[in-house]
Amino acid sequence: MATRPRIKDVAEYAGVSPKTVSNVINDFEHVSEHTRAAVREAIEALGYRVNLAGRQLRQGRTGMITLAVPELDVAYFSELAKHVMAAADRRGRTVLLHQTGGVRERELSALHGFDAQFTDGIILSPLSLTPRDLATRDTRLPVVLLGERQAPGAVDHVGIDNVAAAREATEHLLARGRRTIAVVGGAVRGRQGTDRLRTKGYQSALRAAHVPFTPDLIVPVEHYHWQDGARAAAALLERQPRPDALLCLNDHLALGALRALHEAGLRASHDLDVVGFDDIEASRFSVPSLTTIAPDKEAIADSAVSLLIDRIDRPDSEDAIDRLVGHRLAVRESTGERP
Amino acid sequence: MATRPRIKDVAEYAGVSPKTVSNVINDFEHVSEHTRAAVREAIEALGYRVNLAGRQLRQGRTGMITLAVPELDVAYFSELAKHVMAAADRRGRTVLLHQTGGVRERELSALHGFDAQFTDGIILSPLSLTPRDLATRDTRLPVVLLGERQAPGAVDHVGIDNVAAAREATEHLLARGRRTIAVVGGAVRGRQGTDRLRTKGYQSALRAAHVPFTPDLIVPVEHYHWQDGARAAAALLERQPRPDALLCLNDHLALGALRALHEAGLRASHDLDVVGFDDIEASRFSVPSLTTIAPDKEAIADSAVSLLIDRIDRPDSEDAIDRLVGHRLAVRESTGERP
DNA sequence: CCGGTGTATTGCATCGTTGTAAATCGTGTG
DNA sequence: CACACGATTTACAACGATGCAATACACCGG
Repeated sequence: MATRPRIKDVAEYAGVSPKTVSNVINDFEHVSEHTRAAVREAIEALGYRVNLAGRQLRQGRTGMITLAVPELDVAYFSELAKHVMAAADRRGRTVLLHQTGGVRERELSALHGFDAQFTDGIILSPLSLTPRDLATRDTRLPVVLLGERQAPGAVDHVGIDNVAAAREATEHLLARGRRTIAVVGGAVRGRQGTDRLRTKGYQSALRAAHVPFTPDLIVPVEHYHWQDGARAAAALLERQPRPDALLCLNDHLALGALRALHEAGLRASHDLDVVGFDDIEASRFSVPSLTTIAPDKEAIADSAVSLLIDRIDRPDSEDAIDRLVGHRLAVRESTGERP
Repeated sequence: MATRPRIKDVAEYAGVSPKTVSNVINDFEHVSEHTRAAVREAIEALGYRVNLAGRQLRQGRTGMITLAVPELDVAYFSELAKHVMAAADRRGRTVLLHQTGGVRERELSALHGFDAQFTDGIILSPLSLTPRDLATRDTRLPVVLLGERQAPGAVDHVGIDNVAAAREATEHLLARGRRTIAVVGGAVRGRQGTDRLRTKGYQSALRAAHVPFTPDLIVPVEHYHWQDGARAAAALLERQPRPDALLCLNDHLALGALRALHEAGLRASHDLDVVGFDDIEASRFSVPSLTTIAPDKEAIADSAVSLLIDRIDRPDSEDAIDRLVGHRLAVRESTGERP
């Protein structure tokens, strides 16, 4: 058979109507054991598979969900993706992965456009989307947001308490006697992103410890990659007075900073403390290993998937849900833990 | 409007027939400027988007292609994914990403199952698929394989010359005077995978240099992650005589090995050389930075996408194409390059 | 004024599936 | 033995888009 078999072919083979085949496929209860077996056999014999385009057209569902993240080569996102796929699998859904580059236009198209077409709902980790974008979004597509809380009350959301996490990390540095703590990737103004929230937590820890805040120590970066961390750290090491700790807002930045330390002939934890965020696999194996805030990625993935499936199954349910998941500070060699 | 507008709604708004709207959408040439403008305006006003399910049902195309890789948190694959997405974008296609876990069943389902449904073709990086699986595959879906050459002549394929690459890496180590070179992740028997091919290249370099081959130095690993590299390296460092170089079959293994060296109080390039494969971003920033085989990922992605699109556009064209792309040895600190 | 040529537009059928409602079957009851 | 009722099966239409083929229109030369 050159073309793929359709339900009609199965029906003819089994000597029943197409609708009966459909009933078998969809586990409709009133089908006699006998016909059910015959249809199963026909399906097997012809190698039939449902055509999702036809099904979607008819019933508007695909059983697939989209996960859209800025960059998959940022390890946090690829590790998260793995957990999301596992969580979806447990619930019988398939995940389509989508990369936005953090570009607003492509984040929007994930919400409205092509990319969302074959999908019952989307888990989106936005970088550039504004609250307004979300407010005017196409409400027919269920959405769960990850990361910072963009649109309270408007869209389901899952994330960690970024302010508290940054505060804990900073407290850890202060407890080790560090006083000149730079924030790599930080921001004190601009949109209320993860960077702002984490910088806030840092400031609050300083305040509580009566350590004066020096805006100069907040160093923005363009991207959250090794290179940016290495460059920012190299510049910071030139400063007088030299910072005695680097709070890096993700692990890639921190690992890049470790590299810069090495090149400057300095030793982490001895000359300078380094802390990251995300607890990516690399942070456990770098030399030295990296102290970092470890968000509970599995819980994030699990909550996001279950919230999304709830939304899909009950589209007109109550208000948006906000779910905070746990995190902890994983202390390693870069702040003095012995190997 | 509660429901999404259909072509019919646009047609009514613009005062033309649905078919005319379709003609405008698909850039059919015989449409007067006047109606074209009217239709465009109606589309804009109603916020119309084509429904891909409807379109696919009718014309059997979606404009999307699938990229299926074993694990996205192996950096080689996420970096490759990025390039594939860029290449597809340049050609007006959208990429759906899929993760197989390297499990045969899921690699098969990428070829046959749900995941393949919304897709015009698939770029697959297989781990467990057998040549037989490929021979009996559903030939209606265009496929391009990445990695080792699984099914010569049956399916399009893109990859680097793994044997030559491993030979070059080994020659580099031999030239530095290393003689007891272990292969982390290597294999001398079993399926003809990347591991076998690279081990072959290693053996051929030894032979050419008249260095005896010691099967004991070939250490298989379960996965290609840091942890496996660290564990395998730790075990190797206990051996008598201790290896004086580690050829690790991917960068994650190599970075894990660097970690093991550190924990054993040894210095890479001084006590022991370490080489990896893949040139992931981390290899440029690790301490020490990692000598590694750098495959031309952009060329791989580009070739794969263009081969696939050719296949899609001309399904019954000539025999399978095999494309080898370049690679080079990036020499860094782990084999003695000065910072 | 007619037939011819080419452009612009449209009606209709169809892709594969499933919801709705109706038809058919079998069994037990009065 | 007719009838009711539930179980099983089916006919038909519809989801949204577009290929095909037919129609409508404009303009030309003879």
